[in-house]
Amino acid sequence: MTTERYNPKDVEPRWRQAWDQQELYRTRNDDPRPKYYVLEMFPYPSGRVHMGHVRNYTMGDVVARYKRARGFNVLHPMGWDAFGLPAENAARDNKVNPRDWTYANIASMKGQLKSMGLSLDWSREIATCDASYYRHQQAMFLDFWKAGLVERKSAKVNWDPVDMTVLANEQVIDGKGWRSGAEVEQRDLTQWFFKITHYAEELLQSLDGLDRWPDKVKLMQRNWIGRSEGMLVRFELDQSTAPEGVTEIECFSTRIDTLFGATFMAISPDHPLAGRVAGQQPALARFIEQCRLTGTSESAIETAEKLGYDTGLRVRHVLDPERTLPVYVANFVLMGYGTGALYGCPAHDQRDLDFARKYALPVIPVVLPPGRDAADFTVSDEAYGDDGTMINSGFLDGLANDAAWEAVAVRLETSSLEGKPQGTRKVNFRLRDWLISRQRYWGCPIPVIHCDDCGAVPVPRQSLPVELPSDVSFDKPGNPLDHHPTWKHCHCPQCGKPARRETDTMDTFVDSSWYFARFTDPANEASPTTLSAVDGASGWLPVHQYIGGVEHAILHLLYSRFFARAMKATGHLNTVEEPFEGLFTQGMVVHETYRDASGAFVLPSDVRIDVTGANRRAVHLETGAPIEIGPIEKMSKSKKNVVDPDEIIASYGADTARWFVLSDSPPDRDVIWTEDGVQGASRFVQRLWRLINEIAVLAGPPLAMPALFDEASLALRRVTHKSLQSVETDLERLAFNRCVAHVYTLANQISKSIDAMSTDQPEADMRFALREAGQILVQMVAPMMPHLGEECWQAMGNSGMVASAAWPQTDAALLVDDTLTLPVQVNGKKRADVTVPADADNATIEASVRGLDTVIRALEGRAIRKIIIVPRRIVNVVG
RNA sequence: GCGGGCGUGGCGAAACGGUAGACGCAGCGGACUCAAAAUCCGCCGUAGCAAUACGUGUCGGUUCGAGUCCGACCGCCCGCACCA
Repeated sequence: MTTERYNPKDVEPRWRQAWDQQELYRTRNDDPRPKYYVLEMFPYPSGRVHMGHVRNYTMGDVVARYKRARGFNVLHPMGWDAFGLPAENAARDNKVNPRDWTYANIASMKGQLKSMGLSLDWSREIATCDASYYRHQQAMFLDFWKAGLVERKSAKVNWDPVDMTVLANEQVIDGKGWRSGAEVEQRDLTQWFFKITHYAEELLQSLDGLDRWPDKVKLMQRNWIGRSEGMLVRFELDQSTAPEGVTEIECFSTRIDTLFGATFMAISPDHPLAGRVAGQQPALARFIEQCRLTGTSESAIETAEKLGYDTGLRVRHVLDPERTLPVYVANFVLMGYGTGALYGCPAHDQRDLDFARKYALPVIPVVLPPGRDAADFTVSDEAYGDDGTMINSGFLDGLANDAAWEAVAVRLETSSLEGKPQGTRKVNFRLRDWLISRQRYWGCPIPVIHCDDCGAVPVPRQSLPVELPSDVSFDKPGNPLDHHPTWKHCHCPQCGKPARRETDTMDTFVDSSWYFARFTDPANEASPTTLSAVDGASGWLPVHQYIGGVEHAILHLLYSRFFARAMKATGHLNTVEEPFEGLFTQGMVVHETYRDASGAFVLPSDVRIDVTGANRRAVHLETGAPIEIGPIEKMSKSKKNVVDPDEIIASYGADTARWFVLSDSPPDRDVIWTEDGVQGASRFVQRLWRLINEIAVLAGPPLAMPALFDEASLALRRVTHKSLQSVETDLERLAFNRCVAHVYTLANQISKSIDAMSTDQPEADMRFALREAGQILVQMVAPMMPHLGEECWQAMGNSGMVASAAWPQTDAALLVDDTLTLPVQVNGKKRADVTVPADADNATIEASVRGLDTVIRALEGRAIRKIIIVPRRIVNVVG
C-alpha cells in the first residue's frame, strides 16, 4: 500500500477555507453552552509575526480547540495593541503616516496569523488606534475623573530624553526607559495620573485569591505594591534652631522598636523644610543643588555616595526629651516615600550605619541578638537587623523587640504634641499613582480642554471622540500634537472663550488595560462594554485562561487589575474585579547565535551546520566561510538569531511549526529552536499521515463494538484510553510537551500492534480497536495540528470536521488492568517484579513476594521484619 | 543587600515521597537500495563478559523507601533595590 506524501501546502489552505465557510470559530454571546474565554496577549503590529507569537498563539489555540471539543462556548478573539512610538519613528524616518503604517502592518500580520490556522473569531477584531475603540477609552477617562480616580498634579516624573516623553515608574527599568533604553531624568511636571494607589490594599489582598496565577507573578506584584506597616512619628523641633513657624518634622518608620537607638534625622533635599532652611543657608542651597545635579538620572541616584549636610537644626527625641538629634539633609532620602524624612538608627540599619560612620554620629545598639551579652555587644561596620531583646531603651529594656514595637506604638498614640498624638499607625505603600500623560502623537488623546478661566474642563460626551489629526509633521523633536498649527485651538465648553486642547496622549498601557472587556461586545457603539455580555451570569469575564509573556508581570497585569476595579466603580463592569482568573506565562523562543570572522552576526538561514560525530561546525551557506557558533539567546533582530515563521510555514507547513513549539520544553520555559527539531516535527507529520491511512485500510468501515476482545486488541484499547486520559489531564495543566509525548506513545503502540498482526485482514475486535485508536489519536492531535487533524479525520472516513467533533469519552474500565506488575524492593532497592491480580489483597501479595527467589537471596538470611505494600504502586520488604 | 526559582544522559526533558531517565533530538549498528534520500528494525547513564555495583550539583538529616521533604554549602537564572 502506498500513501501519497502529506502536502501541507495543499491541505492547510483548503481546511482554513472550510473553517471560514462554516464560520466555525465565530462566537455568539447568546449561545447557551457554558462559556470559556481564552485569550493571548494581543500583539503590537510591528509588521512581522515572530516565533514568540507563534508559540503564544499556538498555546492559546490548543486550549480554545480543546475546550470547544469539550462542549464549551469558547471566546478566542484577536486584536492589535496599535498605538505606540514605533509608528512615529517610522513616520519620521520614512515619511509615512503613522496610521497608514500601522494599518498596513496589521494587514500583513493578520495574513500571517491566519496562515497559522488559529481558531480565532476575527469578527471581533479590534485595533486600539481606531477611534471606535479609543472613543470609549476617552469616555471612561472622564468617568474615572468624575469618580475621583483621575488626578492632575505636579510631581517629580521620569523623563525619557530620547523618546521625549514622561514614563510611569513601572516603565523605568534599571534607571532606563523601557523602550528607548535611555537614562531617565527626573523633572517637575504637571501631569495626569490614575489613582491606582486608591486600590493599593485591595490589589495586594486580592492576589491571595488568584490561585491559577503563577506564584512568581503574584510575588512580583506584592513586592511592587510594597506594603509596610509602621508609624508616623512627629518630632518636635528645637525652636532655638528652627525657622519661624516650623515646629515639627514627621517621619515614617517601620522599626519604632529601635527608637531609642535614633541618633540623627535626615530629610530629603526636596523636603519643604530643606527649601526653607536653604533660604537662610547658602551652603545648604549649594548642597541641594549638588544633589540635583548628580541625581537627575535614576541610576546615578542608586550608585551615588551617601552625602549629608548638617542643617544645625535639632529635634527632641520623642521618648527621651533630654536628648536632641541633629537634622541632616541627605541625598538618599526619597521625597516620594513616606514623608520624605526619617530618623536614623545606625546600629540596626545598614544604610544609617554607613551614614553615621561617615559623619561620626553615635551608634547605640538597642536590640541584643539572642545569646549575646549586653556588656560586650557592639556594632562596628555591620548593622544588626534581626530580632532580639531590647537594651539601652529605658522602659523597653528586657522586652522582645516585637513587644517593644507595640509598647512604643501605644506610648506614641497616647502621648501628645501640641494637642495631637505624637505618633499614628500608618500603612505605607511603595506603589505610586500611574502617570498616564505622554508627550506623543500616536496615542489616545486625553479628552480635556484647558481654559484660562475654568481650568481643566472635560470634553463634553457628545464631542467624543477627540480624534487625532492626520496631517502631522515629525520634523521637530517633541510632541507633534503640540506643534500642530490648529488642532489644539478650541473653545472652552463651559464659558466659550478660546481655549487649548490637552496635547498629551495616554500611555499605551491604558489601551491594553481593558481590551479583554471590549472583546465581549466590540460592536457596541454606545458604551465601552455591554453589561449583559461583559461579566456576571450571562457574561464572559473573567478571562478563564490568559497567556502571555512574563515581562508583563507588573505593568500590564497590574494596570488591568486596576482598570477592572475602576470600571466596576464607574458601572462598566457588573461584578468582576479580577479580570484574569487563570494566568500562564510562557517562555521565550531562543536560538543559537552565529558570527562570521569579522564578528558580525549571521542569520541562521545563511548558515549550514556540518555534523561529524560529536562535532558541529558551521559555515556560511554561500561563501563557505567558517562561522562561529555562539550562545543560545532570545531571538532578536540585533543578534540576527531569528527564524521567520513565514519561511517555516512555507517550507514545512503551519502544523509542523505548531507541533515543534509545543514539543520538548515545558511551556513556561524557554524552547530552543533547532533545524533538527523542526525536521523531527515534520517527520512526525508524515508518519502520522501514513499511520492513519494504514489504520483506515486495516480497520475498514465503522462497526458495532464486538462483545469479546482478544489479548492484543484489548491491550491496544487500554493504551488508547490511557493515552486519552493522560492528554486530558495534561491539556488542563497546559503541559503541552507532555501531551506531545503521549501522542508519540500512542502512535508507537499502534504501530507495534499493527506489526504484531499476523494478517492484513484482522478480526472484528482488532478492527474495532484499531479504528478507535486511530480516531482518538486524530482527536488528540487535532488541537495541536488542526489541518493535519482534519485531513486525517477525513481519511478515517468521517464526514464532519474534527474541529467540530465532540471530545471522545474515556472508558473507565479500560483505564485499569486486570493484573498488576508491582516492583518489589528489599530495603528500598528494587530486586524483582511480582504480577498479581488487580484486586489481590495484601495477604496474597505478601505471600507471592515471600516466595520470590530474588527476594530471599537479597535478604541474605535475615528475617522479614515487615512488608510495606503501597496499593497499585510498590512492595517493599524490610529485613 | 532583599525576595524567588532552578541544578537529572551528548542535548531538550519525564518521574502523586514508591521501578530514575517516559517521549523527542543527536549518535551508533542493521534491513531495503546500484547508490543516496525517505522508511523500517535494534542499541543508546557510567563501569563490567556477566551477575552486579554506582549514578539526579556537594555534605548531612528525616523515612521501610528521597531527584522529590528538612538543614548547610556551591553554581546558575529571574525580580526588586538608598523604600526608612
